[in-house]
Amino acid sequence: MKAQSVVIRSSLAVGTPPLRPDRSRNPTESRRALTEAAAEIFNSAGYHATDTNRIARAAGYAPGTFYTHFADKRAIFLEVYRGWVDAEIQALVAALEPAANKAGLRLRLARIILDHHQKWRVFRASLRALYATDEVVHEARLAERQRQIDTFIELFRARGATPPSRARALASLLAVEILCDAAADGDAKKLGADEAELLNIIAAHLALPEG
Amino acid sequence: MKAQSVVIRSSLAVGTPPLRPDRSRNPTESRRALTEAAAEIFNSAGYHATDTNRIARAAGYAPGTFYTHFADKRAIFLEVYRGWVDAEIQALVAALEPAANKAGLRLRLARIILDHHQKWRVFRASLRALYATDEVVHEARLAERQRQIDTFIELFRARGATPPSRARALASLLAVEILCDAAADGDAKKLGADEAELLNIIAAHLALPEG
Amino acid sequence: MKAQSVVIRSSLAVGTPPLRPDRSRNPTESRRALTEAAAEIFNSAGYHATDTNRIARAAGYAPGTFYTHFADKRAIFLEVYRGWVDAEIQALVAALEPAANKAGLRLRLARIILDHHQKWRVFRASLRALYATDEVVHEARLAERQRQIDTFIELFRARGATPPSRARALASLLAVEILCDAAADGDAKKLGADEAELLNIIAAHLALPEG
Amino acid sequence: MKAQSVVIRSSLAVGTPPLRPDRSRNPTESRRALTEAAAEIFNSAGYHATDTNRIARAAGYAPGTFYTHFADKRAIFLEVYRGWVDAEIQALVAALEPAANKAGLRLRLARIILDHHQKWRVFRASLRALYATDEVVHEARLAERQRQIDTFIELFRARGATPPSRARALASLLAVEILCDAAADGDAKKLGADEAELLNIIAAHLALPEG
DNA sequence: TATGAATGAGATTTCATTCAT
DNA sequence: AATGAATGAAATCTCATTCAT
Repeated sequence: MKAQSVVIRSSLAVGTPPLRPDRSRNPTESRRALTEAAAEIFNSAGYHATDTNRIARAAGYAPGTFYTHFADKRAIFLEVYRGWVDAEIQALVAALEPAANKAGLRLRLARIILDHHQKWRVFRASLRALYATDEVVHEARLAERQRQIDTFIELFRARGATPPSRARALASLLAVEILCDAAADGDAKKLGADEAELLNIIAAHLALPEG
Repeated sequence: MKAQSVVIRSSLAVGTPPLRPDRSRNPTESRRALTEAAAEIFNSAGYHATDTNRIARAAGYAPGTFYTHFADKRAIFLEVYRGWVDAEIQALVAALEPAANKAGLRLRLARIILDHHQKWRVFRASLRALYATDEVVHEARLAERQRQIDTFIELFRARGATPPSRARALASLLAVEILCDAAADGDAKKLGADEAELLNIIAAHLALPEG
Repeated sequence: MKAQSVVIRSSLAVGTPPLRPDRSRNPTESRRALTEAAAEIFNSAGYHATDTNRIARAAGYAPGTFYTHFADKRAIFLEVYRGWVDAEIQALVAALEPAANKAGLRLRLARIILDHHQKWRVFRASLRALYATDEVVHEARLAERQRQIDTFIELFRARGATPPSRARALASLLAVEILCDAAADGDAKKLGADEAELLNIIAAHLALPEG
Repeated sequence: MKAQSVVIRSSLAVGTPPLRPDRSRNPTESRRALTEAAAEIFNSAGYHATDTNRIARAAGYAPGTFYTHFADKRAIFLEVYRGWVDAEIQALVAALEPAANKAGLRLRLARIILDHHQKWRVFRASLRALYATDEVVHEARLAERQRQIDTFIELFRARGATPPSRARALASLLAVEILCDAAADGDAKKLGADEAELLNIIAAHLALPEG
């Protein structure tokens, strides 16, 4: 009774053709492709609205493949997070290298961080949500923050300047973070805050000793 | 038909006995009870791990009752949010009344905000997550922030002092927020930040003109 | 924490103000109002998409009132059905009275039936669906059909003409019904059938003996 | 985690033993099995009383499996409908092949259609109900009817006979349909209509030109 | 390693109906 | 007779995850 129509439907079956690239059998590349796809989707839909099947499909794989590379959804989220931190650090380090004049440097750093937050604002919101509900994510983020504070203080020490206390370093980092997020969302503007002034406030938190 | 199932349920009733309080038939009270239960659950499990059936049961109602009082889960979340803001404002206003010495005042305000964040840290994380993914929540929070900035600036104006720019007011509010969240999580401590010092930094952001 | 906001919401509560007419305490009128509202809603949304609360509200009553007048949803559906049949019969009888010329009469009858079906097409579809799944509705409709066949045959007998067999009478009634439904839906047109011709075919089934 | 629950389920399995057939991992076969199960259930309980979980279970699958093969309940209903039309057409075509004498042919066709309606009467009632409330079903059925009319007219043309107008073709098809439905329900009998006579009336509508 | 069909627990939401007032 | 808050069973659909191939 239905055989015929099934055949018809099968032959018509179109929908979204999977991107099937030729990177099969290359685990490193597969993992990278999955992470990249996950980053995009986490950042557009948020963690909870993202499903692993979709991540796999977006990377050109079948759902099951996801689980040959990651233990679960949280694992790939943490991978994306690590990549996010690395990308920010690299961008900042690159900006530090050519020891430019300090005032300009601060603004440039502020701008880099702001842009990075802007691009990844939805992903960052998911991070903050998981940070509060998921213990593993909480620990992972704490570890990254520990590293950030250490690096911040080290920058002073390396220049022979008096380093800030950990409390003050943390306060600076957090203030930069939330102000960048607010500016990134476009909310600062909606709330009547002048963007240039806000960027200056952010930069002020990044005051580093003489290079 | 109903009688029977009630009997069955009663005889099976183990574990969680239905609370069935005597506030039935009072919609205002029911709504309040649901909102209160929701606040507790949102704050322990987070928005996504909270289901409306559980909210209803926790308030002593059947699942369907939830929907006679709220359109959906988001609606009750926003109700909780509004309550949260109101509670904070009331606490702060109460602290302002007895015009104490200023330094002490700042610290007291900081402590109030910090405590409030501490108590509601999981709820606040959900708020931030929804803020990024849910347009309605986004708008609601923006509106509250607008109000906060207005109030902050008004405090200066009322005292005849030069009010801060909106950018600076926003920066202060956000810095206070994130520092309170970090302290509330206990993370500041884990990151080696001295709590008393952090409280002082928070208080510095709350610098108000002479009363 | 929430008391205040509840008050605010209550005072703002607007939405759709119930039509609350002054026919309270008049059971006959209430029943009529409910039936009328039900007819409209059954005919726009269909039986399954219609809920009794909505019927009650549309008639200007609270949900519970529905059940002081009808045993259940099916009961009001059958009431609507009875009214529908009566309305059709009245319209047809009115058309029969002034003994016009026969050819014109048939067409007029066909047009009346068609209009009646057109106006109530969604209701009629629900009727047919329930007819197949609900035993009580099935029996009720059978009884009405029995009555229709009897009347049809009686029209011949009263005029001293040879009445059709019950099979033939039934065939005529059913053919008229389905053709009216098809024309009513506008589907006959979509399928390329000429409307005037279809009306003639319907009329042919209504061939009655000389008055 | 899954293993355990499977064990638990197995040890508890009483009542309805899961059919779990060996056609797993064959999507075409799964789709067919689901469609077949759906046809049976739609035809015994009607569309609205049928739930997708039950369809899946009846076909030997878990609830979720349904949604890997069909977008929603309506989709499988349309699939069943298409199969229903195909089956009828095939039966009729098979009967046309051995060019028998015409009078007998008509009766045979009438009988085939009647039997088909009889077997699927509840399903057909749901079809009619959805036809009135669901736009997609409406369009699908219109398309099938278009095809039926075309085929009917083509039968005349192929034999060099004057084909009926579309209005007349439609009238014949619809009359056959409703009379078959009435006979199928057993209602014709209950209403005192002679079955043999009714079959003749149906056959008269199927008058085809010389082969 | 990759596949993708299958899983099944569970979340949101609906709505006919009840009943205390 | 009218109210409307409350009920709770049930239905649709989702999605992280498994596993046979």
